[in-house]
Amino acid sequence: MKILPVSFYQRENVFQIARELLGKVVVTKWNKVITSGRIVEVEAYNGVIDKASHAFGGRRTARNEVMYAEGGVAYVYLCYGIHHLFNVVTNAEEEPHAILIRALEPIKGIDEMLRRVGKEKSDHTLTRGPGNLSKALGIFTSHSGNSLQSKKLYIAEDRISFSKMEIIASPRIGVGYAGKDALLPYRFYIIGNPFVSGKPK
DNA sequence: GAGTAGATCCTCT
DNA sequence: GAGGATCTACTCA
Repeated sequence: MKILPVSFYQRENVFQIARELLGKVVVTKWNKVITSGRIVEVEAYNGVIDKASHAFGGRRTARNEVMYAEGGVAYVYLCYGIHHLFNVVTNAEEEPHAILIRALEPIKGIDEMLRRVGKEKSDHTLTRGPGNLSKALGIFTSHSGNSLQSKKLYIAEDRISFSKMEIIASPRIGVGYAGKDALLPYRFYIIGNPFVSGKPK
């Protein structure tokens, strides 16, 4: 497997990147323990013009400063005081685009993930939903700003790619406060995958 | 199966 | 001082 180069992230079309991230593999390696999973669901956040984005209207705070960095770094923040949400920053410096990783299909280190989450056995809830997958992979807000080129946290290319037929675009989840922008089809997922959040089939 | 309340704390106003 | 890019468990049917 090959680590995705920064040129993958540093492109203008965040939706294109989001689609291409489906099927890629997120890998974390903390203290020599590897956990990884294949991306099956993402959401795109389209910079300053997107009401659902933390960077809407050019808002810039200590928390979202990372979004203004050049593409290829992690943006992690705490939601509802409980959940760590893992995002990937894209595009150039000063263009605060980001892609939220919403669901993974576990590949390596499932035992370790179970231990982190406190479960006995593996099921489809292990890495379903952004809060759960961050916990399973051991990603915390302290990793915000980390480069995705590091050996500890990165996204890699796998042989597998999904065809357009298998990818569904739909409105994003949990962004009702964004008004009209909440209806935009900026969420992409693999059709029929049990790890995709929301209603099972 | 569907709907809802509660957890819980950092961040911005 | 309010609220959030969520999740789980519990209720009611």
